[in-house]
Amino acid sequence: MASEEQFVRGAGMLAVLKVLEGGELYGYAIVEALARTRGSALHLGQSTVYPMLYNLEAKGLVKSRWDETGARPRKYYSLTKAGKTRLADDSAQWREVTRAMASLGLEFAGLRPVIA
Amino acid sequence: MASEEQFVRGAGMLAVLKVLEGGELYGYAIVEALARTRGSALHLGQSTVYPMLYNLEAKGLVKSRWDETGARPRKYYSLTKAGKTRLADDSAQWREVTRAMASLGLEFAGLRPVIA
DNA sequence: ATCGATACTTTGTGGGACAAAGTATGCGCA
DNA sequence: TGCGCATACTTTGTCCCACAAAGTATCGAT
Repeated sequence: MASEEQFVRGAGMLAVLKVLEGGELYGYAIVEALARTRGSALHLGQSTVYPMLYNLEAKGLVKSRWDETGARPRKYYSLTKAGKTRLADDSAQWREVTRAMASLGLEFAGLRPVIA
Repeated sequence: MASEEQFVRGAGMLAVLKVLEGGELYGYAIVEALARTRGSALHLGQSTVYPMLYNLEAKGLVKSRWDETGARPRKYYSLTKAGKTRLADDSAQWREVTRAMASLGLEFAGLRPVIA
């Protein structure tokens, strides 16, 4: 590992759901899309995204559809109703976390042990 | 588990480092402090915080000191030089992630499969 | 014909987050 | 006096996300 950037666990799922919010997309495209996010901060490899998609499907948050019309078969994923609900919930939760994290610097700046 | 709020993995460590940025603090106080963050979004129980502190110490990011002067022994933790560096790096990384996550909604809104 | 990009799958591993249970002490209160 | 709660730290075991690595297969370009 690159010694950092591994403290975003769980956020990956949110990112994938969020990408799918824009419409159905196939696995490889999701990987490429995330690799092109600003600073590649959300870069997730194939070995992360594919298993994640299977997991999301098993949970009923996304559904898949094979498309055989193109040059090669592609498995398109899209959000289910439950997935949209989950996306909304997790987005809200994410906002809470980022706000709380941001407030940490302020709320505890100068917080002293108050020793005894 | 409460079915949500478990996608913040890794952020816990950053939160603890950030709390310690305000000065040395003992384990129990850290737990209490995080439980009082807005919305308790960063709520981490004892069984999460204590092992995390041992881990952080093993990594050399924090150091500890026993204080026996009070009513009962307390183990105070503070950032090491490496810990401060790590905090800075992870904070920057965290900003990148939040920005990327925020941009997802915009960048991919309306992104169509572009089928074939 | 070969190489790289595309596209999906599976196996195995590491480690963060956590529940749960345990240990021990100080303090308030009836 | 002693019961119970809050304080304070430790350890064990589990779950599951994130990921490296390797494999399979097809398409297109050189």
